[in-house]
Amino acid sequence: MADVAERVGVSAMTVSRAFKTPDRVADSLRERIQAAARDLGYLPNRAASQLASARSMTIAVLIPSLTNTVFIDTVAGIHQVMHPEGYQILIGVTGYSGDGEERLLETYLEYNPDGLLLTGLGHSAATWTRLRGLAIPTVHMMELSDRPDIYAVGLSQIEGGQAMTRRLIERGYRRIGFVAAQLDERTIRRGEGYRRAMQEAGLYDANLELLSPEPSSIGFGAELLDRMLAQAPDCDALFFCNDDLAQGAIYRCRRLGIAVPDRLAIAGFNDLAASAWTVPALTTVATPRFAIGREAASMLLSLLRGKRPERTCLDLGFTVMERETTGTRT
Amino acid sequence: MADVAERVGVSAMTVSRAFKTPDRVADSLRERIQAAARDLGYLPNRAASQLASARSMTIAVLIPSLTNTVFIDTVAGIHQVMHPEGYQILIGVTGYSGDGEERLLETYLEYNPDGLLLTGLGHSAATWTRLRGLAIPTVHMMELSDRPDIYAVGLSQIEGGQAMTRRLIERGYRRIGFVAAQLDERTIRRGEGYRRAMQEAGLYDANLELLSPEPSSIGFGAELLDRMLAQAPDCDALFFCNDDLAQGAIYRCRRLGIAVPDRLAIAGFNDLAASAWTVPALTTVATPRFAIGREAASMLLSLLRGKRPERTCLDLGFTVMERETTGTRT
DNA sequence: TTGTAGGCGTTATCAC
DNA sequence: GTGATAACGCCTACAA
Repeated sequence: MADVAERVGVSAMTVSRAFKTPDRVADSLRERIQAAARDLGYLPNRAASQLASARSMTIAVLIPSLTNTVFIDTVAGIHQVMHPEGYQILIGVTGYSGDGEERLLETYLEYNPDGLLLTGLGHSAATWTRLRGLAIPTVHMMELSDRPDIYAVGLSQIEGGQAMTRRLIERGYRRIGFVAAQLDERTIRRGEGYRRAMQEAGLYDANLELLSPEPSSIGFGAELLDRMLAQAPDCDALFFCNDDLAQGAIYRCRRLGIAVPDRLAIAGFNDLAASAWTVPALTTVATPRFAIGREAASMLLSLLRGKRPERTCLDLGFTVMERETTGTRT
Repeated sequence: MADVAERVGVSAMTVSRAFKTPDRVADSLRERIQAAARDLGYLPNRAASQLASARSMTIAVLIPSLTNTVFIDTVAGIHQVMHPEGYQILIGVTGYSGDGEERLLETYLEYNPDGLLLTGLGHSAATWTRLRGLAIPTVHMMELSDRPDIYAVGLSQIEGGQAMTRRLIERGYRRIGFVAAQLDERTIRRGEGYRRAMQEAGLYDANLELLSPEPSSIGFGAELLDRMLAQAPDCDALFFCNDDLAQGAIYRCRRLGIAVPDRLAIAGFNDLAASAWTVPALTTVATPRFAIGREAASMLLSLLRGKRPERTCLDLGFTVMERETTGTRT
């Protein structure tokens, strides 16, 4: 910067202004400064800028996993909003662990992020305490909160699970199983929704639930299908906690010659890209992941600008997509 | 930091050392410093550290797309290696555009990354020039280079395309089509490999190629299948430039009642997670994306430590996975 | 093993 | 509209 200043014959301060607040510098001067900067290949130094201004133009995003499309879609939404505003995204991967999140948060705070975007509401006590003490604008993604001091953008995972289960019941299914892996916060809530729906219909049976802590994958969905059929051979529908598992189950059914949906209906959660294309096409709950990222970023942007967003919690809802893996039980 | 120093009764420098070079501080003192830091909730300031040390402990990773699993897998590999070493990853999304990459590179240089990880070798002239002038350790991912001044980790996309095509020819297919979308660098090379294999067998026919610049997706694969069948109704096998397209084609064939592989064989590229699970399972070229990320990161790490890696270019190869969407043509 | 001095590149603040 | 000065929080280099 000093070089540019010298070349143009002005002070460094003026060069700084020419970039950050162009309207506070005379037009002709500004142009000469920009020309000189280009000539010299000058690029501002963010670290110095941050140190001097106490703004990092950076936001930290903590997600459970990099390889789960759901979170990547959310990040893509965040990116779409934040990038044009000049904010840089720091992605932290918690590995679905509260401790991991706690440590990561600490690491990322060293970067003095201007804002925080966290996944879910199930943070560790230490994390919550830290967040309270921090006074860094924070938005929680994927879930809903009724606390007025917490900003959240997402959907009701419980209602999502409940809605799908009710729909299956309406369609005449009675022995509906719930199959879950990973068992993170959202999965647990979807299961809670399932349970509520089954109980209100008087159909609940603990034997129809199969919960495994292992990571979700298509292959594991196939395996869980086998296990579930062994555990409850009389089930007529299976609600998987996500589409990866459900897709694996579809494929496995074809191998086993199990007719879907006639012998067994299958439902998933999230509506991944492939789910509309499987044969038969997967019935699932579509979640607005991309929009969640966008809206969470927008809300954070408001907070960064010192505005109070009109809403503290934004419910983006979900849509039950009935496709071909479910039908009507007569 | 000053607070911690005062609390313990030492200089700030000693506190700094207690964190960065713990072995250069007396044990008892170090413990007192760490205790005080914990008490006060002290977290080091990266920006200040970077400014003073001229090391950012940050590496910039430029990828074409966030939503393409291929690149995310690579990033996951990078992350796995870099995170434990204390390096932060800055992800830039070029949108498959050379200009985009050029601009992004400029943006990310403002963060003074210690290293650069770029996708492919098809950078714009301006980017190459900048890289040469920069003297920041850089590793190129996904492709191979024979230039001794360029570090690369990847595989030969041409040979990948050629190997799959040859295999199809060996299996007795003669009217093998090549279907591609997005048309990025890697796609083009796979097509080049296809062409070579077809030409060496005397089977090449320009009418068997279908290239579209639109983004790849499962849905688009279905559409391209329709187009290809219209364009070359006599084709007996289709080699898609990636698995997304190929999966879409499989699904479309089932809808249309086209027997795969008996009437039409289908092959893809990349071996995505779902490809082993489709029915029929997809024949494809498995690429070691995760390993590419890991190895590129390791190579960069060597460079960051001032070591010359033994190899300037690391070929991680590929594997032709013959599954059920191809068979033998008699 | 610990401390001192100086500066990294930028910006806030207050003059002019 | 522009400039001078003093931080920002840490680390390199050197000294004790």
